[in-house]
Amino acid sequence: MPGGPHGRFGAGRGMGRGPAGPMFLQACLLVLLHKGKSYGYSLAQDLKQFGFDPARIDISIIYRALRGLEMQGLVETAWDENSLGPQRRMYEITPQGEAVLSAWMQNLHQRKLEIEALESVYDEVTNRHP
Amino acid sequence: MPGGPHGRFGAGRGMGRGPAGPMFLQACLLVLLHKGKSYGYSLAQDLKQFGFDPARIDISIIYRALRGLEMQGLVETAWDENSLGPQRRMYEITPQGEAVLSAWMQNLHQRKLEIEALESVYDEVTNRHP
DNA sequence: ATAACTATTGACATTTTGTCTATAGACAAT
DNA sequence: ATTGTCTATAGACAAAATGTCAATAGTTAT
Repeated sequence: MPGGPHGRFGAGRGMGRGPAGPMFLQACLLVLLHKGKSYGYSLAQDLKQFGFDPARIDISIIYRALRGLEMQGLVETAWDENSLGPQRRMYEITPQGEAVLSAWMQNLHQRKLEIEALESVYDEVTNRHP
Repeated sequence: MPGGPHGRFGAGRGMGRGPAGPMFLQACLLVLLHKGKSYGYSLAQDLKQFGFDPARIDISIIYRALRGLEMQGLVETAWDENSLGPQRRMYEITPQGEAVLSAWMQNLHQRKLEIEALESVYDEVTNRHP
């Protein structure tokens, strides 16, 4: 990936058969909210731990992903009454979100196994002729 | 992934900045050819080890991926003079293909690490409240 | 003739991702 | 008042991996 930390998995019909395809970004956001409720710009910063570069990620795609999650009922939102500065919209995962996230984690785990299978075959051949 | 063994990673601008994006299918095919030269229908069968279901994968997308690899100079092809049955077009990885595959493997490895990071955070929160 | 095997290509469609454009408010510092 | 930081968004355009479906046609063996 010459682009670096951008672009996890991309699109395609195979990626999501239903309306709630396992977008990597949405999965990352749900995991962060699984950890605790949060708001847009904070979530964007926290994506750092999953390889995203906060300085380079476009905030509009974060909100787009959050909007998608909300429309799917996987998160619910409310205005934070306690913030001192600019208004903050808090996002919180729903029980449905938790259930879907659990399924997504399984799928991602399967993705990982498939990568490992590929690596295994590749390394096996590569190391066979040192 | 409700679709099961289909659809590895999908598309998107971030997936490939250049013309040779790291398609999972192309990577799988290159690994198989890294192992030894082969032909279309055999490759399709061999994809089984990476989670693809041979009964369900459409052969046209195999040839499309192979065509892409050939156009990128990552494989070269020649008619097999020895086959008894139908004509076979043998595909063989080029040195350039080897170099690109090596880079793709690194990228896929990075993908795996990112999934692991996600799993780590998810499990940490999940197991914290048993 | 039928089946298995083999070689292809292209059109249509879907979906995640990225870039860019645009708007606007709440506070704090100058 | 101006500027900066922080915060909330939405939408249009574009790219690209993936899947479905349709189509063609040859080589063997049964």
